[in-house]
Amino acid sequence: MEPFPPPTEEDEEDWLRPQPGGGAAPPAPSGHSKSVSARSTACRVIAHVDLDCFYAQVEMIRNPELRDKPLGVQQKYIVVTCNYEARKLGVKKLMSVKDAKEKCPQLILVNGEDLTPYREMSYKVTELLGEFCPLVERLGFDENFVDITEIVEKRLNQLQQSGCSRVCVSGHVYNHQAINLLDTTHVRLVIGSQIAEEFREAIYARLGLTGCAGVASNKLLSKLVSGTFKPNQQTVLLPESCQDLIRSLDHIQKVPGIGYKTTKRLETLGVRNVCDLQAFPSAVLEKELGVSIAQRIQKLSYGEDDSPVTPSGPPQSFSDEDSFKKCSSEVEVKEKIEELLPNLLDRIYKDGRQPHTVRLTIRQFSSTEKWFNRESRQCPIPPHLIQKFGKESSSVLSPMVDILMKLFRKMVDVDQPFHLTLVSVCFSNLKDLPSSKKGSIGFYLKQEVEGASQGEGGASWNQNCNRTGT
DNA sequence: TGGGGTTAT
DNA sequence: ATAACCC
Repeated sequence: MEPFPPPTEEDEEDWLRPQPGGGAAPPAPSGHSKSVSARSTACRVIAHVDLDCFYAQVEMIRNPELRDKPLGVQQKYIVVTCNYEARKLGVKKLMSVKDAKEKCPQLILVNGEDLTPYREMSYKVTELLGEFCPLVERLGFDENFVDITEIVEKRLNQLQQSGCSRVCVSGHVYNHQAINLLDTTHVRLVIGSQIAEEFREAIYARLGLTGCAGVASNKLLSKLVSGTFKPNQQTVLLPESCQDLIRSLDHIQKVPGIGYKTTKRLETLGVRNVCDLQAFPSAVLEKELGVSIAQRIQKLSYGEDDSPVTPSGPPQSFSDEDSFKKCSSEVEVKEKIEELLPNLLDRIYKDGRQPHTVRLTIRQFSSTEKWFNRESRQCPIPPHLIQKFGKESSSVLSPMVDILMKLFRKMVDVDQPFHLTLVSVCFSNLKDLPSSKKGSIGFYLKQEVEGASQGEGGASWNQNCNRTGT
């Protein structure tokens, strides 16, 4: 895509030659070999993959007739996302249905309150990335971070050994910055851009989804740069343009990790943009926000982020919620819970693990406080009930409803009037089935199966614990 | 402002 | 259990 500057005579010379020790050896004590010394300071290479208007894409795959029409996905009275046809006509994310229809009367709306199709497709994407590399971290349903440092190193060594002297960037380079082939950090990031292109090609070929990618030396920067060319494109950030990227953010809340609350507190201090935060005295910031947050966000303002890509693995919790205008009797609450539970129990059954904690969350109506007023109560699940999660059927259903109603009564005095606008049920503290008891035949069989699947490497967590039918 | 998720305190 | 963050 991007024209790549032809290497100069000097470029041909240096970096590709197999270095003494093949590049894998420990750095020589007084080594002045470029490749060897560069190896000890090798940067991380992180890819951020961000699917385009994910829910709308999934709906277009489910119903291809919607492909070329303006499409919005609706939850309650909100258009939560829409395809690019709709965006051309002025529809924005999180617009009210009323405004969206006014802007665009031809807008087609599909209901997206049931997240099942999106959740399933989302995990397919994460699994696919897991085939390339074990370090994949999910962020919501439509974003993944992948630490591709190891893949890059492997390819760099291969290139060096084959004596290949050219390498081409895939996609855009942020700021159109020129690439320096003598700079091994540049070379690593360029190889990263090729890997990101392969990710996007695989996601499109195998799942039919398009998306953006950003490649940089940490998670923060990869995420910021992935959004710079928007639908279905990718961008790599070279270190020299880091300050331009982070300072291009007009407001501090655009920095991932600086949310609503922190922004409000920073504004009180007169901090409005990234430059303000960079220049703000650390001691004052630490007293205002605490050392931990202050140091973290000030580093973020410089584009520094040493947080690792933490493999997400299987989910830590399963929840289902419903919001509504009004729910004001115990009977109604019970009905809402009975609506939510079967779906949840089914998801947990398919997962195969057993939850040990259950939580009920509610939102009580209040005209003054915006929408923040959620409360919750949780409790351990009684052991005799936990056992029943392994089996099918809904023998869990009615005892679980009873538990949840008890939690409800802990929060709300049911003898007084109440007005709920949301009910949510969450199962967490998931544990693997204790199917291997010492001394039982099952123990030895299980060991063999686990030992075999270990060797295969990669995304094994979902492959084997997916009991969809049987 | 939906219907989800995570981690830190 | 809540509060913050993310989408």
